[in-house]
Amino acid sequence: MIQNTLNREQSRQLLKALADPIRLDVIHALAQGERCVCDLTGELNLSQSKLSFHLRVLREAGLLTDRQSGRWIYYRLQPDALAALEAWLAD
Amino acid sequence: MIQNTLNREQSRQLLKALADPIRLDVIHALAQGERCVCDLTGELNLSQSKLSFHLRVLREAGLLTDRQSGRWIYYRLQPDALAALEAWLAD
DNA sequence: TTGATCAATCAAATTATGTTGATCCAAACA
DNA sequence: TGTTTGGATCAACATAATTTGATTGATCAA
Repeated sequence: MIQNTLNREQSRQLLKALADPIRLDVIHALAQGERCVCDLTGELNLSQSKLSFHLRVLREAGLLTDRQSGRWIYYRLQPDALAALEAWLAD
Repeated sequence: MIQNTLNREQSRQLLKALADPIRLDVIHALAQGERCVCDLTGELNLSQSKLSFHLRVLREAGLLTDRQSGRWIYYRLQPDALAALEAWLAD
C-alpha cells in the first residue's frame, strides 16, 4: 500500500499525522497490538467522534489499517509506514 | 542545543515544522549550504515576511541556526536535528 | 421484529496556522 | 548626520485543522 519511497505529499501527510499528541497516544496504544475503537476510547479517554477523526487521519496517512469483526473495528499499526518515513528523512 | 534524545514536545515541533511544503523547500535550499534571507526570497520566490515566518518556525524547532554578518542574516541547517528525529522515530 | 451497541460522518463552533502589508530597528554607506 | 537596505515583527485577515454533539447505518441479541 505504501511504497518504499515516499513522495513529497505522502511524507508531508505522515509528518502532519504524527505531529499531534493525541495521535501519538493512539500510536503508542497500538504499539502493544491491535485494538478496537471501543477499547481505545476508554484507554485514551477520548470521545468516540474525536477518536474516530484522529484514526481517520492516521489511516489516510498510511500509518494504520483496520479490519471489521462483527460490530467492532480493529485498528493496527502499519509498521512499513514509519520505516518509510525514516528512510525518507535520511534523504 | 538539541540533545540526542528528543522529548515528545520537541519531536512534535520538528514533525510539524517539516510538514509544510514551503519549509521543505527552505530545507532543500539550505542543504546546499548557508544562505542569507535575501538570497532565499529570490531562490524560493517568497515575500520577505512570509519567508521570515517560516524561518522562525524552522529555527524554533531546532532545524536551523542563524548568524548575523553585517546587515545580512545567514541561515544554515542544524543537521543534528534531523538525525535526532530519525532516532526518535525508530523509538 | 425491536432495541442496543459500535463506529463513521456531518454541520456548526472553536482554535490554530499562514498570509499580507505596514512598521520598526539596526547596520552600512553617502 | 540622512538615507538605504536587510530582516524581524505586528495587526488584520484568510484558511485549515480540531472539537462537539447529533445523526446514521450496520451488526447483533432478545
